[in-house]
Amino acid sequence: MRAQTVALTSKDVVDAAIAILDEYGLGDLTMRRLATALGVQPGALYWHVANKQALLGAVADTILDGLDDDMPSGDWDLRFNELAHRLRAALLAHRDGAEVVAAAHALRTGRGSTLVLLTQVLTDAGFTEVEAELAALAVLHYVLGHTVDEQGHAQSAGLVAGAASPGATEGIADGPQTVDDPLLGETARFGFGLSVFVDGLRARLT
Amino acid sequence: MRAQTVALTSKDVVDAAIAILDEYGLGDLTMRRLATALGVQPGALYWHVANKQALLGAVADTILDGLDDDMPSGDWDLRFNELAHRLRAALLAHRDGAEVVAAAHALRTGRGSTLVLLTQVLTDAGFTEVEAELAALAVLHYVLGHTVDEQGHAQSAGLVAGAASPGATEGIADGPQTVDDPLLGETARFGFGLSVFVDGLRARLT
DNA sequence: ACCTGAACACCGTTCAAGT
DNA sequence: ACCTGAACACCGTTCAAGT
Repeated sequence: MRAQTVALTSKDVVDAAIAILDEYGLGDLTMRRLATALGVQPGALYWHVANKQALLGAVADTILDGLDDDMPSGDWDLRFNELAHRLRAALLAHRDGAEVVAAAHALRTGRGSTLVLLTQVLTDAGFTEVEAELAALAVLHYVLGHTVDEQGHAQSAGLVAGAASPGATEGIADGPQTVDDPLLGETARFGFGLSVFVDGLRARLT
Repeated sequence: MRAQTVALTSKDVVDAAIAILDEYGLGDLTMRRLATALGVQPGALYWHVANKQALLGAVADTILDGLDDDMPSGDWDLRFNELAHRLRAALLAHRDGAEVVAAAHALRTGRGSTLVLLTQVLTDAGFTEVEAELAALAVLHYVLGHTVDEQGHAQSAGLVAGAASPGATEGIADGPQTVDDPLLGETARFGFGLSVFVDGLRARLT
């Protein structure tokens, strides 16, 4: 087996992991499946990654990569909102992306650069370092909590039947209103909580 | 084997599951371990619960039981704060409690009564039904996001070495400040984000 | 340096058969 | 009604040995 001439890299492993995530979900992202997809024996993966947890950390980092590209320059609240919406979009762009990133953050695997970006916007706005870090962590928690819920709910419904191609959910509009989601689209629901939080922050700025 | 004379009930299964959760954590809460703890073969559990997911839903319900006992009567923001703090405390009272409840909520297993309680406080305060539900969901997401992170972090640190007895973490003060948590105690960090959100809500009340 | 082969110690779930 | 016995189709991780 294994007609390839060149050796595997850690990047190959992470990329293949994301491909499996997109097509089959986190529950089917196993080291053995991953090895099969790469045409290699399971044990071979452990030459490239320390263990599954570290791999998922690297996957989380990749999901969050380039979150601050071409950021608009404007008022802090506009930029803060933009960042939060981008974060949610990045998580939704991969199946179970929110769960992967939430776990990686809780276990302090992954780089955790998102927190730095959010904090920077708030210190620029005039918040103290401590307030900025606390507020950044709070929205991060809100976004993760919301998106894990949103994505988990979509999964438990039957909508994911026809396995989408990688990145297919990126930038699509909210799906049709369902019976147990009779209020608004998910983006609007997300935006509501976010704007309440930003309102509270604005009130604290002298 | 199995000297017991009386049969198992679903409650017995859920209670034993929580005991394992408290002592060994979610990673060690397996159907096989649970069966061994109950002095029974693995297959026997499937007479009492449909599957592991349903069991975890029932565990989540138990964790959240009695969340609104003896609620204080006072201003809405006081009661809202109380409920959010109680929710966090209930999650922290069991090892991996936040993760279990977050998963149960995302998959719509479990009863999800917490949302009703939070919504009620806000409709009483004068919010419209839609605003109240959206805001309730938003804080729930914040609390889950925060507490999953808080609990996961504690786990990844070495603090959980001496397996605590069930409920031992209930109502304890924050642990000592560690190197990567130099700002405040966790309760204060949680309270900061919560009060920002409540400030934002108050501003919306005419 | 990179991977195979093979093992170790596990999983959740099903289901005929027993009592 | 409640449980056993036994199987099915899997897991993550380790590690000597090969090339």
